[in-house]
Amino acid sequence: MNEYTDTALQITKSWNAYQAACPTRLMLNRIADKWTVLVLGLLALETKRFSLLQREIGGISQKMLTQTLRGLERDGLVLRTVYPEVPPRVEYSITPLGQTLVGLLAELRRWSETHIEAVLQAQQAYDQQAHAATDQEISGIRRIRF
Amino acid sequence: MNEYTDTALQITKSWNAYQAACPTRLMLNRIADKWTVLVLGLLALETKRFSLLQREIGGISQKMLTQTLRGLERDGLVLRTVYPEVPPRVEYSITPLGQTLVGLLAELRRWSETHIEAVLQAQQAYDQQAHAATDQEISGIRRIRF
DNA sequence: CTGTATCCTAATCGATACTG
DNA sequence: CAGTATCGATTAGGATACAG
Repeated sequence: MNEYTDTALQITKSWNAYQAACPTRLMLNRIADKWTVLVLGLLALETKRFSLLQREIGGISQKMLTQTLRGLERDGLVLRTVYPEVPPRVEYSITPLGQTLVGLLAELRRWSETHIEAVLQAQQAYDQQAHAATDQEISGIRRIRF
Repeated sequence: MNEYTDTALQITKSWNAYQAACPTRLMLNRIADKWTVLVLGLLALETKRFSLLQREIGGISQKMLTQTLRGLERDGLVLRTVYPEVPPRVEYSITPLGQTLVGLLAELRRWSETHIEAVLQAQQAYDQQAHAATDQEISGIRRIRF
């Protein structure tokens, strides 16, 4: 058991992200995508078109935005609507499934904003110790730099 | 304003992940790391040593585990403790800062497990439409496959 | 405007070998 | 045991050109 077979309607939710082949890994990777949080965060507020999304997300290339949106669409988190006009207009909106995720993603952004200072400080401390010290400072002898 | 200067003690929290240079992007990327969720999820339960972590996380290579742990340590989310024994024993534990994140990460895993079926289904539907159809189905004319 | 296609570079990652 | 170092393969990603 605990396999990921195609057995339809199997009740036993045997998902376990700690196993290499578990498909929930794919979802974690999608959520974990560099741009997903930002794209979904914007679409959670309102339907937007391609060019506006690109303008509002600093540093994203056209290629990456396209790629991210395609992925989100394929995963059922975003709906793509093409209006047959010239010039073409394409609008992206969030789906109900996508909506179930936005709260979580907002919390991630909030966590980052709240704790970034602590993290940056930790990084500085880490980098300063240089970590060439080979671990005898555990015994109470603190290494002195230079 | 809204710059990321070094001005110490500046109160105005001007973080905005939608700007390319915002350091909170780094945090999002760390959280978004393929392995972070899994590693921190285990360490949230109890202190563990290297080899055990690797055994419990299916598919992670030694290199990636090392790399992930170093990053987490540098960010102040994980504490690395070396016991000067032979053979060496190294234990990894979660820090208070790391603790503030585990609830969120657990929710991510839970979301993935809860919605993976809907996502897989959406993917199937998406793949089946093949998306060679160039958008005239918007007008009500549904394309028929083959 | 909203893409796709191509080229090219840089980063990622696994596998393997080796060290204290 | 817990790594580091190195190599090669794959992938991610930016830049550019171009199409509908």
